[in-house]
Amino acid sequence: MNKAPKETRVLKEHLAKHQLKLTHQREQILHEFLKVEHITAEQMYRMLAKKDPHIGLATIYRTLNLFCEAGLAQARHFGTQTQYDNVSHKGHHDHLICTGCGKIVEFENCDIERLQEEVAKRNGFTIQTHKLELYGLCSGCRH
Amino acid sequence: MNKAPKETRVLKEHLAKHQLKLTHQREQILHEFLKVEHITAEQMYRMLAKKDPHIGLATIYRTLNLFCEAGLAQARHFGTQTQYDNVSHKGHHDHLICTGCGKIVEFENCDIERLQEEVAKRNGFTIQTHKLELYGLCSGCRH
DNA sequence: GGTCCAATTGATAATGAATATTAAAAACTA
DNA sequence: TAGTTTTTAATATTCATTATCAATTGGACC
Repeated sequence: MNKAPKETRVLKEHLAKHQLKLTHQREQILHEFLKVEHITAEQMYRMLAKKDPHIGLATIYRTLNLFCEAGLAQARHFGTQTQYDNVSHKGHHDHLICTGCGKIVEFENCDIERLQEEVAKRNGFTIQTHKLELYGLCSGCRH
Repeated sequence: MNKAPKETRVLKEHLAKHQLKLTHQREQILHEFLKVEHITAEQMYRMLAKKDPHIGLATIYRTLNLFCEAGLAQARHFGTQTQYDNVSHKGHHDHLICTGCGKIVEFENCDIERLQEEVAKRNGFTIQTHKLELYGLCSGCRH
């Protein structure tokens, strides 16, 4: 029903504001990006590899970084790679990560976020974003 | 008064348990590591470069990763480099990071950690460790 | 202390994620 | 549609980290 979601508008505004252009590649990458919760440049590259106009890896990186600047994505260094989180999917991206099987469970907790604000205020900081990762064993791996 | 702190014992136990050896390099790196709160492999390399038995960069990396396995250190990917946090300095290593000037303030908050435990339990996880980073502007950079 | 063998080191090559470069192609603009 | 600027794709480059491997060392056992 809504072919042009909010994110498309946000991107267009950002492009206009910075004299950048709306290209097929940027549209395609955004289209795929909005489907997922988080993705690496490499994964996106493989995802788009089949498409007709081949999109180069460098373009993927540039575009995902552009999304970060536009506020649509958020980069997160995880292991050796960088995950680009889809900000629209969730208010925040906190993770429970199983050190046994690698399973990732996403969660959000208002109480924790309220406490984070408190800590920041006490130290004179204004929070822009945050990263919370809990590492442990899931029920399946605990045995 | 205590020339052999707890961390030395922990390392020796880990080495014994895995049939690994206590070398001069490992002792020296641990000695320096215990002085700091967090350090990169590169910084450690420069720190030890003056010492008589030159320690190679690869050894630094290997040893810091060993410390992580022994539970003495905790790796944290920050920007392009990896910070190795000294676990003994603090119970946990939560950070307030200024996106303006790069300043890092460390803090700990029992309430947040209690809530983390709750979230984990609710999802069937047993927490081993965690990483919490708050990004924002410090008072000096906010103007 | 000396011997033996697996673990470790150092130097360097290799890897791999991310960025820079640049000629060619595409998008806006008039 | 012509002209101007941005963007793309392919490739080279950078830089942090890891792998390789010959030479060395630690330490258990004698």
